[in-house]
Amino acid sequence: MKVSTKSRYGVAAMLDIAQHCNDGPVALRNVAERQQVSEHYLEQLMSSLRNAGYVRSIRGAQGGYVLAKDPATITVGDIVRAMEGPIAPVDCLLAEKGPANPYCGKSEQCVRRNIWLKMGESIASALDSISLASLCTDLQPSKEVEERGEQV
Amino acid sequence: MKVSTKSRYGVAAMLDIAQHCNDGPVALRNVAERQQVSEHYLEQLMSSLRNAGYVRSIRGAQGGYVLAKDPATITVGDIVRAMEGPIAPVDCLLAEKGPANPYCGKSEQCVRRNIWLKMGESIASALDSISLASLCTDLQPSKEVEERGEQV
DNA sequence: TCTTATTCCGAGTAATTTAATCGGATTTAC
DNA sequence: GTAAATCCGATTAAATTACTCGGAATAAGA
Repeated sequence: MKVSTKSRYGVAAMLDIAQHCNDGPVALRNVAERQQVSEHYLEQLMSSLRNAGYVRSIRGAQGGYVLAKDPATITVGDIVRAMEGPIAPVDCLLAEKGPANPYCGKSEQCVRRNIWLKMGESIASALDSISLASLCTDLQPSKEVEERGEQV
Repeated sequence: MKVSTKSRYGVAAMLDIAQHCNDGPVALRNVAERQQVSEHYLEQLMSSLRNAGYVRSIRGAQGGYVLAKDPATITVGDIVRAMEGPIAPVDCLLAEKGPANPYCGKSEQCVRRNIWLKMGESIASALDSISLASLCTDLQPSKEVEERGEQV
């Protein structure tokens, strides 16, 4: 029940890019340095985020990544789904309901299925309620402190 | 972000025991058969549940497991925690807050930590809201149908 | 007392998933 | 032309999960 590094690094990278978007495209090398993660590994993650339409990449020298959407419209849930696929604590939630379901076939009557359904919904609702934009404003105060040269 | 088989089987076993508690101690052999899981594997899970105080075991022939508490006071969250430890999507939530935290040291000021904190809290709240007793009553209607000989 | 049914326990292993790593191709600013 | 980037696919290493196995201890019932 841990969140994978994909999701954690993905969120960290998106937040990093959002924070530095005023200085032009953000190169992965810098993200990797600031967030202390492997640049090569980040590459993989970014390709998922790009395919999902959350960032746009600019190749070549001075290139990098920029947000492809308003940060207010990108949620942590979106990022997690881009990194890991649908939020579903058990596989039977993904199969279509009814007799075709290869798992138990009982679909929504299954009380155990409903446990994990509820769990998944509450995770999604929590993560979807957090936008990149809100994370950036939460980060703002400490950034000001930092600019004054104080220790964080 | 999948739930482990430990948690799934653990919940299934507890529910099975709760349902069959009127017929005396419930042997794992029967649970394993009904739930279609390895008896040996279940053994391991039951020892966690016993140590956590949710079931009591009776050894020897005609032995088995019985609930150690009122099913209304046992939640799915309790079972999951017994199987997997604290519900914490990231490890830094487990470390004590403040400078001693070996992860980022920033404790509650860390915006990313707060994401996963919120996620963990919403999982816990969802799972803690479901008691074994409520699952049993949800299961009741289909049981009646079953007893009338209808197909479930 | 013997047999059988059961829990208990710890060690070992197989399978899967996660988390990277690596090498090189492609693109573009300067 | 060169350096700084992204892009892409393959491979590998590490960790976790999901079991399996063998046998000891316990207790009921004949």
